[in-house]
Amino acid sequence: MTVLADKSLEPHRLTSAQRVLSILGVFDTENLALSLSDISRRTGLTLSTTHRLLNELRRWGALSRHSDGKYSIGLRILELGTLAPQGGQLREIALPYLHDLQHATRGNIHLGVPEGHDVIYVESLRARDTVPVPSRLGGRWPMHATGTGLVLLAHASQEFQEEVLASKLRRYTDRTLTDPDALRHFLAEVRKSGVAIVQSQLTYDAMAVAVPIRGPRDRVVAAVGITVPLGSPSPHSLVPVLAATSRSISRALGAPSAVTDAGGPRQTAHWQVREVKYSNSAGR
Amino acid sequence: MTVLADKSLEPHRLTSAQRVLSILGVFDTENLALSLSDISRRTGLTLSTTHRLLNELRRWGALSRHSDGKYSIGLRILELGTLAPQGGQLREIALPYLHDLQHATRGNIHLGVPEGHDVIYVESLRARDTVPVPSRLGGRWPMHATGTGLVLLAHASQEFQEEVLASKLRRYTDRTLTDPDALRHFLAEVRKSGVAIVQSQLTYDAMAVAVPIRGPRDRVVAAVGITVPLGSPSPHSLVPVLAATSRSISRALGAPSAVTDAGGPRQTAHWQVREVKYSNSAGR
DNA sequence: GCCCTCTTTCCGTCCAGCGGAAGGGATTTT
DNA sequence: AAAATCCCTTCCGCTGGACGGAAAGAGGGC
Repeated sequence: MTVLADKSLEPHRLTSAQRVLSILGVFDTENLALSLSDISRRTGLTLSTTHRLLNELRRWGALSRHSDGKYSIGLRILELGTLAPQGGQLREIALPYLHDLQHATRGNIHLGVPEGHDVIYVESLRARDTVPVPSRLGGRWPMHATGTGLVLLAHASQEFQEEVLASKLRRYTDRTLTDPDALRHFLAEVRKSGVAIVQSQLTYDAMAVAVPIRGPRDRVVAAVGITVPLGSPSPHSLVPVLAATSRSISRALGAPSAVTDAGGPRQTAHWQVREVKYSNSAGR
Repeated sequence: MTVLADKSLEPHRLTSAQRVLSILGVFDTENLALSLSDISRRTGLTLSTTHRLLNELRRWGALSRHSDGKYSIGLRILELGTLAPQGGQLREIALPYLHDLQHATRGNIHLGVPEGHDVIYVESLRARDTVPVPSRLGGRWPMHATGTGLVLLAHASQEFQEEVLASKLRRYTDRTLTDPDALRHFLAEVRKSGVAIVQSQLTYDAMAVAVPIRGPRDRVVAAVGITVPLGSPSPHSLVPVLAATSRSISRALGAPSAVTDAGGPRQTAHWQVREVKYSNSAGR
């Protein structure tokens, strides 16, 4: 129960900012509400430190406290999160088009952006009467295991691709693409055809179609995807409508290639973001 | 330009946690991307401190940095925000019903929860072909100025209500309810009728209808509202469908009063939250 | 060219944050 | 009912990390 060995092995001297962040970091989909001592144990911080920081975080609104004494992420964080340019902003612009897409196809629609080696879904519209997919707004999945992720990966820098391919690629089903060579081949196909079509990458009963969305300098900034039950009528039939959606959103973001001269006075939202680099999760 | 007076007046010694939070706090809808010196100025922190903290925040993913050197809120925060029980969780459960509601009414739909003296919209579905309302996911508005806010206020504790009524109530239009007595009367009406119907509270060209959503101990935990253009056919006609939506969501949250015996094996999501207190923004 | 603003790095000082410890409350076990 | 566990909260003395000044580097505009 005591952790003498650990303490001596890891230098884990933290900066005070890191302590604060490590507290926020213990919350995840499986740990939505935690007690003081839970948090203290999971962060490795002492009780008194944790206690003090929790109070500061709560006072600010980053955490809320329930009647049973447990802490959860507070609404102030939700509010903050919508200010992320690749999140709330992009979502805001894309949402109407995504709604149209959902009406037209009745599938699960995802809007994904890259972070580290993962995709984050900044929107996830679920069809009620189809296969339940394990996706949610704010969800994070490895790029190599989702349709949208593979599209993003395909359009990332060569260097970044190799970095991802060299990392440990988790296998979710026996059809998950994990072989670097197979992936390289697949990504080349995606670049050539402009669309990624995959089956049973994450779960056995689903297949996905995804295409890139481009922003200002025609850089790929996001990807839209549809997930439908395995065995649905040809996924290829979804490509045209997906492509149209992608083009609409890209135009709204100001992508040069998507702007038609005869487009008329169609309002083009000026996207605040200049460019967000694909960054490796390692940081530093 | 210099702030000598301020510095001497306020003791503003900050804790290190507060410094971190104050950096996050400078981002808002008007300041989505800020430079190091912007942030330094707005927080009052020195350049070197700001610089160090920004790097730590960026490394963790709380902030991202653009090609022009400016910082924005990062996706990790968006991801975290969806873990807020009153946010992501509630939204997840309510979303299908809200979609139905939108189909049935073609209005702007809001799902609001209380925070401090404000409502936060944890979902905002906009109708494309109607009056543009200044609302967005994650948006924050004073309770007294929105339909959903008034519903939440009406069902808050007496003490909390008086606290809000005693505060400075901003007037957005000349029809915004700001008189404490008029508000007390209105809130009593809302409790009695179970619905709030208001006009031109926030903007002149809109009216709103809102009803409460109840959770576990039959406490009011959220409110759904529809906003339609001023002059639409009787807003009263929206009440039944809104009430039905509210009831469905309340049942899904486990509200005793919404559970019908003959309801069948309808799946009732167990809501993680026990209870979240209405808290005054002052903290401490 | 010069000037101005912004970013990055370095380093010595000092005090704020840290963690141990003790106390209080609630619940369960013997 | 006493004892044994938990968990939360508060207090306080010590120390090492955070802080801010300063200076150098990097653009950009005039």
